[in-house]
Amino acid sequence: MRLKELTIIGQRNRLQYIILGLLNQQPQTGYDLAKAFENEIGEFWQAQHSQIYPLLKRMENAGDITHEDTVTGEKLAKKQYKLTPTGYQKLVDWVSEPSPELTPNKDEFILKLYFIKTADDPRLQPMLREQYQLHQAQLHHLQQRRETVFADSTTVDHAYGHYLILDHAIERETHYVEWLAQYLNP
Amino acid sequence: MRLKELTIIGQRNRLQYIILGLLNQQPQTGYDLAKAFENEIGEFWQAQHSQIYPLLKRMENAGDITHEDTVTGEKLAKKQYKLTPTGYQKLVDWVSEPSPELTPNKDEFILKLYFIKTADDPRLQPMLREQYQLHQAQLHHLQQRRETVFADSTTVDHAYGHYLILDHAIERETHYVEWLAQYLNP
DNA sequence: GGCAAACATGTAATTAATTACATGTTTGAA
DNA sequence: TTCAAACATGTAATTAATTACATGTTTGCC
Repeated sequence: MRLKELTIIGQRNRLQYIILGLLNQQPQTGYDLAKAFENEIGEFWQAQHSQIYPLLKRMENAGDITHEDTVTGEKLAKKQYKLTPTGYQKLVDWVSEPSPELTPNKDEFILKLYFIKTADDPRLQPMLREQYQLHQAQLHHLQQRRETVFADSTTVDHAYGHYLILDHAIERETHYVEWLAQYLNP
Repeated sequence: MRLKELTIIGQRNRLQYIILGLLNQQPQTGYDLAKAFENEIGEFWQAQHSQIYPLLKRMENAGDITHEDTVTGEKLAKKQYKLTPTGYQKLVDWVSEPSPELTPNKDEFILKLYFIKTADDPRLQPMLREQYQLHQAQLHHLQQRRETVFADSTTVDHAYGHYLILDHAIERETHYVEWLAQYLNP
């Protein structure tokens, strides 16, 4: 008789697919994954190590990934995770499957705007100015990332999706800034 | 000696401020609030009644709102909630306070794109087409909402923020659709 | 050699949010 | 008059995610 074991992963857990995708690029540790969420995909998704480590265990339990124990130096233990065929198939299925939902865009500034009733509310212009600076800074940051990541133009060819989403984010911020400018007083 | 009572509301609970803002527009019931999240602000924030009712209790406990019991017909009980001065001040403070954080945009399609490595991946074009249709539909929906909500041009004057965020959402969808079109094969 | 930053892995507590469960009333149309 | 849709209010269970707690190793610079 076996112990009760429940490894069913909730229905809308997107983080697991991102992890599958990252492990498909190359086997790596939980620590490496956590760093990836601060760097290359940090603009698009965030996850802390405290969410990653338990999820890796669940995913291994579900048979989607496996790990190999390694040691750096004398005794620093590492767990190098990689996809199983099942995990790879799960990733392929996820990417292929439709994404028919619109993303709820939970922008706090937009929410606050809703409660500004008139164009002459004294809070409006400072709010617009603050957001203008914020999104301008983000735009510059994204443009610089594109320059560094895709400095070598051939990089686009084998990281096309990454290029597309950076391009998309840059377009989005460009128009956000333009939209704000339109309502900013000189 | 009093019982332990803990009414501190967690630090990033934005829903409470939306409720304060809605109750400031007019006193209403939890049911009315839940409907508002399906209609006028549904494009910008969502909340189910199962989240609203307990929160209303916590907010009343915290002294931000009060309710009045009414009865419709013979015995259908309703709780009409309204702001206290404390609650009103909390709303004003929230709107006035800076919003210096960028919203993480957790768009599943964008995530999937990241794992498309080459421009000739056969999944790319269908994905772009699907999103094109989705965002085109959303754009039309938003445009129609603007026409109905702001049919009377004087409405803009006393619901300026609402006008701005609808305008912003329309701009965003317009450029999203344009961006997709740019990468769609004919 | 000392020391800080980065490497590396975990758990606990709490909050936000969704889905499902649960119950009853009123309105309005067929 | 019957019946469905809308009105109205709750709780329970579960999941996703963040913050805080907790511990130890290695690298590289001064």
